[in-house]
Amino acid sequence: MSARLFIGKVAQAAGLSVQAVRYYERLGLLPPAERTAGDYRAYRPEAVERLRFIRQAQAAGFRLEEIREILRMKFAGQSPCECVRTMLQRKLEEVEEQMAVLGRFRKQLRRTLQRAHSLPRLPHRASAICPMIESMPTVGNKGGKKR
Amino acid sequence: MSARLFIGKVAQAAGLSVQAVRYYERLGLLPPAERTAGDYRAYRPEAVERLRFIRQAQAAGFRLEEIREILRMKFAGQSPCECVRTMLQRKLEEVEEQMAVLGRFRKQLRRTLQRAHSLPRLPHRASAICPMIESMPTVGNKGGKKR
DNA sequence: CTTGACTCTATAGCCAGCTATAGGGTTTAG
DNA sequence: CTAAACCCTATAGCTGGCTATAGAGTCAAG
Repeated sequence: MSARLFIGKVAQAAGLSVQAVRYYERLGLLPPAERTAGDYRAYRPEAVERLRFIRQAQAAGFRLEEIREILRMKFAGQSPCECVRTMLQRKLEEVEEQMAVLGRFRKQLRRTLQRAHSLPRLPHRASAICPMIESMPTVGNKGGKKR
Repeated sequence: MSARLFIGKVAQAAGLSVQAVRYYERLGLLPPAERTAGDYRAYRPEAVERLRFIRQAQAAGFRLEEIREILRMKFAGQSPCECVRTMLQRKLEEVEEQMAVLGRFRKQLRRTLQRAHSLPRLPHRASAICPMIESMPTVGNKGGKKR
């Protein structure tokens, strides 16, 4: 009779797990769903679109919190597009920074591997643990945490 | 009288926090330290070298578990160098894979931003949430988790 | 002997984005 | 009416590398 879907269906249609959908609701990415008499979540088909949007935005590199903001703006009646453009721009800069770091690291690895051939294959001195790694200069903190 | 250092000193000398040092011991990256009568850890100066090695290996992209294996091999009397070379090689491949993913993502972002100029600045249709993001094809799962 | 800096263990929490489990209740086809 | 398949909440756990806290004990200078 009704065109409502239970959570398993919407999840499957959007390519997500049931738990993920509930999780998104808890985080505020989905409005609280209507419920059946037995307390089942009952979704309109549009919910699938929204979930797909979330997936795409995730694939585009946005975090759930950012996605929530975009959606919130949309429902506050503003066009999120201007803001999304700004966010995409920022994301682009982040990606480029990350690539730069990785590039430096790769260079490092290559040089170390090349040098491996010429390293003395010494009997171990007690203090040296591994000349190969010890010969690597320290590269900027990839974890990105303060120390 | 003795040339032993307490944990605060070794941590400082190696550029780590006290908790990090204890954490490494728990994970097996450091042998259990000797103790004073009052149960303080008492380190020989060599411990600082070991901690510095751990930092360098971390900066080189190894995870603590991998570092533990390298150290374990060392203390099993084998040269870890051969194995380290293999690990570095593998790490290099991982880095290249990551860079490839990021590169695709960057291309994506650039195209989307370019297209943003030509997108219809429509009044919102109810179903469309954000044409800018909806126009992006899905890029392979960056989180790397199974779904 | 006091005092302040240091250390000890154990436990909980953080980040993100979920997954897994327990212990129940609901829906619906046959 | 039964039984399988589904759903509910709440809670705990995972990944990695720590940090933070509580409550207690120790060390060393003066």
